Amino acid sequence: MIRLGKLTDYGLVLMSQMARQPQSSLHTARDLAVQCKLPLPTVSKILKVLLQNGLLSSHRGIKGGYGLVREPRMISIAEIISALEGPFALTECSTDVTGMCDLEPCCPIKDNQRIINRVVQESLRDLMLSDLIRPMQLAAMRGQKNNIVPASSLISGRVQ
Amino acid sequence: MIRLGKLTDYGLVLMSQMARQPQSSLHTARDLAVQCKLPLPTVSKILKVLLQNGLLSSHRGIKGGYGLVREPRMISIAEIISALEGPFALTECSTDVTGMCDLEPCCPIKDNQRIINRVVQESLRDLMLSDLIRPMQLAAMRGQKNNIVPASSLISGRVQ
DNA sequence: TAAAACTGTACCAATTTAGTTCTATTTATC
DNA sequence: GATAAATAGAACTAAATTGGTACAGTTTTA
Repeated sequence: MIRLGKLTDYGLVLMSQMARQPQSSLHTARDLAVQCKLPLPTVSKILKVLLQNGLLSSHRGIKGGYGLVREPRMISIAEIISALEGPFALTECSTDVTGMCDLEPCCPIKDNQRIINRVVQESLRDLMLSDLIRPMQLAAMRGQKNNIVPASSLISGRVQ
Repeated sequence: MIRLGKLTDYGLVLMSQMARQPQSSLHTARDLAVQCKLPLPTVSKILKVLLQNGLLSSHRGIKGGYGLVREPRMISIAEIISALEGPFALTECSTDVTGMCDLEPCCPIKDNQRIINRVVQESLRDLMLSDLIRPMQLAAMRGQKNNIVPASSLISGRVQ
């Protein structure tokens, strides 16, 4: 399967959970672990990574916690995924890093691997966190077009 | 990283290699291994899987070999990937199989995982094997739009 | 000052994956 | 009909990745 790690899956759950609350509210790792039914150490680990990648803000000490650094409709799924899994690289040949592959000098499809990579990345860059917490609207919209429409063009047409 | 297995990567290389030849020509596993600089047993293994999934035809015995079962422009990258990696399932929650997840009865984002899954799947369903062996044209297209647009929805009014 | 929460590092176990090996079957050619 | 070349299929091993945990440290509020 083309797949995301479990931790990334959890990360999406955690981000979605936070996205359902007002943006200003803080969430402790403990609360999120309970709400999402995930082990606390794992939740902490994930939140740390999301923080380091600029998707969350944090406040230390008692009464501390994590919060979204932007509103959910401004956070793309691609950002969350690449925060937790590193830069998009469906295959080893799809990055700009050289020297990782023996075939490199004569590899016939290196450029094309990049194309595949980019297709996926761009499709996820247009799907926003806010889309994950509104299943109804998106489902309805897909019915119309049999295709997911980039959030940027979704938002204007959407009921607020 | 959101990633494909190495074997899938090799599979794309092998399919591309065959796509460069006339469709009627047969390719032995040995020849392909040499051409693509991959170990023969691995190549055999991959070709077998591609055969079982209906993407290749085979002829046994001396003078046997494998060939594409359709022309490259009718074979999508999504088909090749799911042949080698199983059905698309970016996360465990994105399939229709139930009972794999303890959170299932109350999982807040199961439907949304499906959405992510579908976005990726559809973007790859519109990218064809023929696109991988024509870097120039696709590159030019990307230059215009700074975006890969699925061939089918290119026509429908997504632009401007 | 104590408690609650984040921060960072390091480690282990389980799973998955890549790669190999061996045997059986089919088929064209001599 | 024998042989060589090729696919078909099953099983196994070793390595890499990943998930999960543990623990010590730092910050902040009450």
